[in-house]
Amino acid sequence: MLERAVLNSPCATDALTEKRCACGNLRCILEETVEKPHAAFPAPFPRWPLRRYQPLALSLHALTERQASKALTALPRPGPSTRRPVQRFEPRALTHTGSCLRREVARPRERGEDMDGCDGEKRALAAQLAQVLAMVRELESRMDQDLPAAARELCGELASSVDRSIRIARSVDGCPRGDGSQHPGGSNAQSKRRQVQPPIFCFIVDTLIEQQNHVSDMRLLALRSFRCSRKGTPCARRQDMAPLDDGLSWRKYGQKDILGAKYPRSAAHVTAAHVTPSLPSCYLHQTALAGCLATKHVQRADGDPLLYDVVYHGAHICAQAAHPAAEQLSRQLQPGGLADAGQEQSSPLEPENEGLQAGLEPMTPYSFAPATGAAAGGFPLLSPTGLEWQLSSHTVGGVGVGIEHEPQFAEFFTNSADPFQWEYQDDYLNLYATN
DNA sequence: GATATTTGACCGGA
DNA sequence: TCCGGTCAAATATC
Repeated sequence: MLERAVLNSPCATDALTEKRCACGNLRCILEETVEKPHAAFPAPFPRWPLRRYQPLALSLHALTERQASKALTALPRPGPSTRRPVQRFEPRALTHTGSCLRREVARPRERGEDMDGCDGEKRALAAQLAQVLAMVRELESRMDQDLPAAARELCGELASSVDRSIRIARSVDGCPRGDGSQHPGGSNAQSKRRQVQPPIFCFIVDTLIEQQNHVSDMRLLALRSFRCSRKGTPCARRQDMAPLDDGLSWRKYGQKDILGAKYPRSAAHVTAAHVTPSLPSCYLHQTALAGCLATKHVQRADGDPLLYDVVYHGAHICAQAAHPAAEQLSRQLQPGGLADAGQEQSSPLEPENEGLQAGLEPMTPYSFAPATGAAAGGFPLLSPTGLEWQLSSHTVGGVGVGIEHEPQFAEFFTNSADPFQWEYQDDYLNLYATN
């Protein structure tokens, strides 16, 4: 009942924060866990948030302690300074590489996070992580008190700190330039683009995956983020440092200044490369409209120019929809199958999750891949239902994920073309199978 | 020449 | 009437 109430409440929508940090999941989970329930249901479930985020705090404690230890170990011993030239990363304009939209992003330097070479970055990383650890410990101590406001504030600080850590980790040598900016000496930004994953983010993901006992809580958190943002259109929402390539080819078809927003909002269709590749270019636009319903809106966040709000609308009806997993899911969604999951009369979920029935609506087409696609092992498999637990251990730089979805569950999956949904879908099926 | 982006106009919903 | 999404011709890039 609780989850149902949350999902059906307008507050659930409002509580889905607009800004998601580079560490993505952690921040989102914290914010939603702490703020949403209290805002929506202060009376019936006064202690619900504490019960919910305590496992998360424990998880954070473990992972930050380990990661901080790693980072501190990696610090160079005191000795002669080995200064390295500070790399300057200038913001770049929206460009297209190949057939994929790619947003170049300003690097930490412009945000005043000047790093004194790799060592300096490591030091900063260690300091940030140590701070995270301290805050998490404090959070734990507060678990015994009924101080939701204080906990909320602390969680906010924690999120910010983790966010900064992620940014720093990204800037460390060996981490990807999520913006696609090339490394010094490189002559071709695209060819030289590296796919090494941010250590801290990978670590976080790995740690979370290891802690299977928290899956249930996190799955609920993810489910709670479901909401609708556009009438009758399944959509997904993602925010991260930049709208990284999601494995599909997008063509920008419009840009619009949004009232009250600093930055314009761009819109893109899936290009014919994923629809009908043989058609002449003059039909690309029309074909994309008629063939694949998926669109993507990208807007730079007002508060943080390094953050982009990427909203996916519509289901993919591309060639990729022929993926075997889609067929499997389609079978599962036959009458009497999972397609009924959204019906009140059918309840594959256990009592605790009973309320989710009302909220389990069609999932969104979910594009999520690095420039090189899944084959490169470099993108996050973020599941709308369990955004933290179905992450692969390989991720692109910081990813925050929220989900918006609306009712055509079966239709979406049958027509879905996103190559990265399959793991999610399988897991989604397991979700029901195990409940 | 093929492909992608830009941008003013148009359209629909609130 | 306003606002945001989309269209489509013009333009830019490779």
